[in-house]
Amino acid sequence: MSDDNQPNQDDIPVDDNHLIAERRSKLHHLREQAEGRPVFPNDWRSSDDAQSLLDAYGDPDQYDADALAAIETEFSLAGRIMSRRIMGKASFFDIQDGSGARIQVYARRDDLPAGQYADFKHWDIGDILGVRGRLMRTKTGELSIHANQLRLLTKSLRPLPEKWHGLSDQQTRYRRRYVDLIVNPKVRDTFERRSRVIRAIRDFLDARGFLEVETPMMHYIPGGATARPFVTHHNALDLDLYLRVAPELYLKRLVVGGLERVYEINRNFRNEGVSTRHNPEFTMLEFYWGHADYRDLMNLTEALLADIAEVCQSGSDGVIQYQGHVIDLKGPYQRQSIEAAVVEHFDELEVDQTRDEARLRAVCDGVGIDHDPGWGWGQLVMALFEHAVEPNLIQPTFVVGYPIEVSPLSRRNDDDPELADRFELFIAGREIANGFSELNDPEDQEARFRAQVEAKDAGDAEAMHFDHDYIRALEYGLPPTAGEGIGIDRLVMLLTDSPSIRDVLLFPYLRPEASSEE
RNA sequence: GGGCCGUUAGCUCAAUGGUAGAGCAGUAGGCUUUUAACCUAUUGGUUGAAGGUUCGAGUCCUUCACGGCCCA
Repeated sequence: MSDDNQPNQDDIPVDDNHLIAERRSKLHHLREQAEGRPVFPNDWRSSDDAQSLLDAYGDPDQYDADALAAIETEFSLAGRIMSRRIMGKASFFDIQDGSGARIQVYARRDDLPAGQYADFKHWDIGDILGVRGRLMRTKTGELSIHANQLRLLTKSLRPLPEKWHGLSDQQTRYRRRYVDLIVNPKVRDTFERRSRVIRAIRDFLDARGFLEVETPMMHYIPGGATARPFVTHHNALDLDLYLRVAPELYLKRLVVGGLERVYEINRNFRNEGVSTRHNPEFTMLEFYWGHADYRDLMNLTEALLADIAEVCQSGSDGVIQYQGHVIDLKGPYQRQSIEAAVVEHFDELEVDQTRDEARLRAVCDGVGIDHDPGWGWGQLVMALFEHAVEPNLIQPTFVVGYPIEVSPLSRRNDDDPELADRFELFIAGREIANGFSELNDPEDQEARFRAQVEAKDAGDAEAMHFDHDYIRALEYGLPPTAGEGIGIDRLVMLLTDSPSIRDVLLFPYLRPEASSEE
């Protein structure tokens, strides 16, 4: 804790920005005038906030100018000056407070304690004030506070962006999210909605008997997804650890332990590129449901998304707008097998050719898709699917019939051993959810881990490691279980009509600024 | 990783290879119901960084940094 009345006396502000220098000199002046009172006080307590006053008294039909004048109660609030209109011995200014709303204040010299109005005229946009006064309605009908007391609570040293155009430079918006939040109301709205979405998910799952748990973020053995992990190091143990790419294997250990309905909402870390759809750390919901299968998951997912859409935008009846698309999140969603979808999109591929590797390679070549000689029909079909089908799945669509080759943790289908009991949900051309009946045959799992290790040894950096303890857990017996992951960031993008993942992360990853100064 | 585009005052943006400007914000003055308040005056720049071409570069060329869009 520092005594804010006693700054370093040698501190001569060196700032190339004359606006900051001006404000800094005002702050120094305040310190000189303080006479022992704190320059950054923390004893102002407000009776109200802007939003609640607007809600209660904003309606001009219910409270006209006379009705407001008859209310003798004094109201107090504290907020940041966002704009000012000074007219000699009286001024109007707008303050924005913690409720996110703005309310106008009318300050007249003769209605304030002596000297206060003169002080006020030297305060700046961005400063945080305490305001007390009675309510009034202006000539033009705006609810305002007629101040009889003003107090500077926090001096702001940096100018806010321009009042009309605001802050639009994307880089600055992401790097200085605090400024973005002050001046762009939409940003606050997006993150309030994000919070509501996550709460709705918790409510939905809690109501169905799921238990929220937390599993390790630092793994000895990364697993649960095919992705490159970040590596970190534990000094005392002299041990490399991996930031988790997925919590899956731990959550299933809990199902072995009898916690048959569990979920976790937390961060995963994947060491891959950064784009409008990828951030190195991102938030996933994963949940596991004993004695259920992937079909049960699809039904549950439809109910969950309809529920969330309503919470996020009440009265929308499950219909949302995303980047110009009208999307209906009410179930039931269309369900389609991968092989059927690919055949539908490629005229040169017949129904009985979807497992013909040579034919698939020819089709890939025809549309310029690179393919690896080690790929079986499963990976080839997936490549075609991702290339031609995925971007066109605008309305919610469950895609099923995934090749076992690309589903190392899924249960094998009873009727077709080359397929997994798995689905992915696509909305607006993007994968939103991935769910499957879990593989609970320990010997099959062991064989599949071996295959992954071989792939890793052959140079696949994303292939999984062999997790002996996970096999041991399965050997105790994992009940028949269904498990699903939903990417929260992508879901929130959808529900807030945000084109970039950076718009739904408060502090998205950006490369460090070139200069550490400024 | 590749292609294209961008980076000019605190913010939003101008500027044929020929004196770097405007609006807002700031400062000073005026104005006691304004609301993008208004009126008068005025401060503010290493044009992202480093090289190069040129009599002369914000503008053309090269490299780099950061970002945006598209592609892998």
